[in-house]
Amino acid sequence: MEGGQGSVDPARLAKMRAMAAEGLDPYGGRFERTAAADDLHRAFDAWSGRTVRVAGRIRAIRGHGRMTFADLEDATGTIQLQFTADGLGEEAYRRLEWLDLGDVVGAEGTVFRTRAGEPTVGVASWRMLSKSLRPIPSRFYGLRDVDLRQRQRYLDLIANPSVRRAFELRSRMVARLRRFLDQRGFVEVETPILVPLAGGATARPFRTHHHALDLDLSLRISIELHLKRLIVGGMERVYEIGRVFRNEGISTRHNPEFTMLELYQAYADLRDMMELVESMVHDLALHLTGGPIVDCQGTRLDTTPPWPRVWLLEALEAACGVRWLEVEDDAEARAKARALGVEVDAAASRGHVLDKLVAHFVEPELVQPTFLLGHPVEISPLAKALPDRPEVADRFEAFVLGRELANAFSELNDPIEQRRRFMAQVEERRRTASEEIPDPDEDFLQALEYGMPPTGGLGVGVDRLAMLFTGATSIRDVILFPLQRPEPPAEPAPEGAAGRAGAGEGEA
RNA sequence: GCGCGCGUAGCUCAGCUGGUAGAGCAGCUGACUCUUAAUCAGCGGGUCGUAGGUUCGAGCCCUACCGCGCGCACCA
Repeated sequence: MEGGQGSVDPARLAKMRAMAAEGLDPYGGRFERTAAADDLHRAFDAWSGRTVRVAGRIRAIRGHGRMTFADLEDATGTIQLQFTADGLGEEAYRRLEWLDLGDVVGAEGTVFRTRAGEPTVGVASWRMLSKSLRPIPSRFYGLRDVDLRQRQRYLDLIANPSVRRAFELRSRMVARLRRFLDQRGFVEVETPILVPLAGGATARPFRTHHHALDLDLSLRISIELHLKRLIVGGMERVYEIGRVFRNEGISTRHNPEFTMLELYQAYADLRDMMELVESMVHDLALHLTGGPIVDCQGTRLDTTPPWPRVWLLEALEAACGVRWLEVEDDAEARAKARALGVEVDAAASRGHVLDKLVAHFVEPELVQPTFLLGHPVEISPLAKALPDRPEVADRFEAFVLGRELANAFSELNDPIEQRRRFMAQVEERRRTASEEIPDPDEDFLQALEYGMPPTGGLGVGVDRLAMLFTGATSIRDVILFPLQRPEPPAEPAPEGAAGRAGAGEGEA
């Protein structure tokens, strides 16, 4: 039997029906609370002796004959309830036999301290708000099965308090991110996810189809080309925080759908983007951790600007001796990589090999926040070249803990050069049979031809940023419902069998 | 896609060189009016991921498949 996938617990079902038979709704409605669990601990003196209404999930029951204690958990914490036969009356006390771990109840009573000093609600009346028909995970052993934790995230949230804290932190981080950008005059926009042509990055897209228009569509792999159209249109500072989709492998750092922040600032360049990233991450650190230091997986990361700048081609030469601009063609690039013990695909292009070499020799060294800059133009088709070095792009990637956190460049706004770059990509695709290189986006080229101001652009992996601040080792720890294969066995409708037995399949 | 590992009760886990499955918690029954991982007495609970194979005998060995994790590859 798959964990958590069995049918409902017959004993709980029987209790639920017994309640209903006595005219008590096991799935109650609105319940007005006057305090949260945490209030009663923090402000006990103010509450002591007063009547309070609390609601939440039952996490523990301790029966003592004619008196019963229970722990009630809400979003803020846990408060103890005390039920006594003397206080409730025999009839109401007897109804406690319907109560199970995991039930959601509302209770009203008087706040007091037990002999042991525990703030407690002495219950005068209580109501079932939702009868739990399945056992919830053990409070003390938690839920460890990684698959189940993601498949049934609600159980993970119930069993493992740190999970909720991590997602709340992510929420605060994104809220702060928006605030930071709004204060700098950026306008948040939403652009299409369903697109005829998925461009702005190299990745295999997901394909889909619109029936009414009989139109093949893809899910976007980046936000870039739409946001730049807005820059052309005179929106000088725009950003979008949204989902992008790449039809690629899954790993501790990759989910097929993930959240990107992309922003574009007219009349700015790479220098402005560096300052922006530094300030933004520093700002997040101050607000989320209270200081500039982020402790991530045992490493103290100092986000204080300015971050070190490392020139990519120089770092590569220092690390493995390859003078990249002297590499003639794809074949020589592959040979050099293999000579250094780096495996590359037989059809790999120069640019692809460079990515591999940098990932292998340079990136792991970039632990503290660092800018790696000056990528070759050949792997930066949307970036402006340096004025004095046409083969080097005015581009950086920001790294932390050896992981790429951001990617930025001075945007290429020359439509003729942009078209040339797209054509070079088409040529590379033809050479390498790559499925990741998109077709040239003619509509985007047309926009550039109307004139795009010089612009600085930036992309940030929001999930990875969340990993940094939560200390997560897997991207799945910061995505509530990461992509998973569906459960194989179709489960029959739980409880339906008992409820409808003999009644046929007729539906009202 | 390739490699390695894992899959045993609702949950967390044991299970020896192969001899027919265990604990704690949860559940059920009973006792108990200040407990808080309550305590005490008793009870039930398993197609050992699935399907084959080897063997007198398989949770354990072999094969395939399914699922998950990790690493590699792809990428952010």
